[in-house]
Amino acid sequence: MARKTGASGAATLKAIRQAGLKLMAQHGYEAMSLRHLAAEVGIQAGSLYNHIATKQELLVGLIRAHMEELIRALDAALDGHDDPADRLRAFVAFHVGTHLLKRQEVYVSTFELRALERTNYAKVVRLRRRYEQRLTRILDDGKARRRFVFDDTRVTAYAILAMLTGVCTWYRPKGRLSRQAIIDIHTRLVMKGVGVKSRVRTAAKIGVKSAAKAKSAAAKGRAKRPAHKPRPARAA
Amino acid sequence: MARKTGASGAATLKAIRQAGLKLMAQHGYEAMSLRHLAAEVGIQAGSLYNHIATKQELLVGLIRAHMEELIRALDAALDGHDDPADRLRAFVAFHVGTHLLKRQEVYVSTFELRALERTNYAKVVRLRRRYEQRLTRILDDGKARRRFVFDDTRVTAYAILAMLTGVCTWYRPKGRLSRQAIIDIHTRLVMKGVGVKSRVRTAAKIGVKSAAKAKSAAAKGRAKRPAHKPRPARAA
DNA sequence: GTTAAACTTACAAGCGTTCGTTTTTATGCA
DNA sequence: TGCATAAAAACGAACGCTTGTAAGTTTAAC
Repeated sequence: MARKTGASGAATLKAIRQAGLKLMAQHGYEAMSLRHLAAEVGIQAGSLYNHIATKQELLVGLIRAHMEELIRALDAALDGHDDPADRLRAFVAFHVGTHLLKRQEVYVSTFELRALERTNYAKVVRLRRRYEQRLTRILDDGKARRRFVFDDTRVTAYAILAMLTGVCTWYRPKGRLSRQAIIDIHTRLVMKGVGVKSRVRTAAKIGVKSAAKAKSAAAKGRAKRPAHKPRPARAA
Repeated sequence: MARKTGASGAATLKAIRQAGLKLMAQHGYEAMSLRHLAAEVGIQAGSLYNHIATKQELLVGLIRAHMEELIRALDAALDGHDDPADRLRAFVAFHVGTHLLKRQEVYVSTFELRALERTNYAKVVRLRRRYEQRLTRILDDGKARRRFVFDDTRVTAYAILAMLTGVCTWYRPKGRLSRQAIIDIHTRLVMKGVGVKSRVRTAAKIGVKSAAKAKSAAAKGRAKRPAHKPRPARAA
């Protein structure tokens, strides 16, 4: 057998990247075999090499694409805001919002860095630093303008990032809280943390789904998942 | 060749667990081969099986030991405090303090859960839940006594845990800040987050090392490390 | 002299990757 | 438009290597 009818290179590559993202987020880079990946795509292992150079290149491509898009979208989200408090609120809303939507990408991009070879690792770390700088600049600016009160920019930035990124580990789309509610809760936590009276609407008013709806949704979600290892880790 | 002079079963097992912790934290469970582990200990791969049943059992043993000790030590740290704010401060100090000291254990226990088989995974999750409950109870109690103001217990607890656990990803023992300074910064962030006026001493007064000392220490640390991949991930 | 703890050797399975082949699609020319 | 030809995209088999683990052997310790 050979080329299948209707096979398109671009479509296959897309399927490989999507399946790779899924399997890496689920099992980790090392634990995902190329035969496993190929089976998920519906081709043979060797055929992967019509679309990717190596397994490592697939990983680094996924991570870089995610992080570059992240930076681009963040800049767009921050654009137009000048007041430090506004910018921080925009940052939190953006970070939590996209991390809730792109959990697989986040998982791979944060937990599989150790699988990267030296030079690839260095490049990704540089990207991450660029992203973090957006936050540290907001914090520094807010402090300089006497809008924020906090101790140490770097530690505070890391603390905020870790807190916000944590949502990926427990969020379920059909869970009790809406995305907006989760964003609001975190926004308020962060703003209070840097000493700004938050003016975010309360989650109770806008975001929380009705109890009955949430319960049935949660039950459905539970039943659907394959019982074991739906998720890797949660910070404990 | 065979048994070496001075070889003791207990000592070898300890060395295996320590090396396993180190290698798993560095490269991940899947990426750590038993031959690699054996070499680190100074024995042959087959000899490992005089001390451990399987690779998986080594992992689950390390994780369970860490988490059980964590719960035990937390209960000891909380003992004697009644006021919710005091208890929360004690929690933060304990969590950050031990996580700074036991970074390898934390890494393995939080990032290698996906490598656990079904039943082992379930047991560890149960332990983690017990630990988290200590925090949610403090939060609920503080809210009931009108000492705390926050939105949602579960989300707030997860947010706090993620934030505090994040220190493992960037802390270096010879870095700019002392352990106590880091604890203080996080304590203040958390207490502000739940609406309590913190009375923690400022980091500037007590914890920050002198600039000269920190710089030379940091340089030494950098030179010592093998340049590449000293650390796996940081939440971005 | 029994047991514990190391050794060496080997297995079967799985790994990422390469290669030659086959079939479909796209392209250039009549 | 029709046809030869090149390129694309799949296949299956195989490569050399590593993996976790088992088994039998050898030597030190109790």
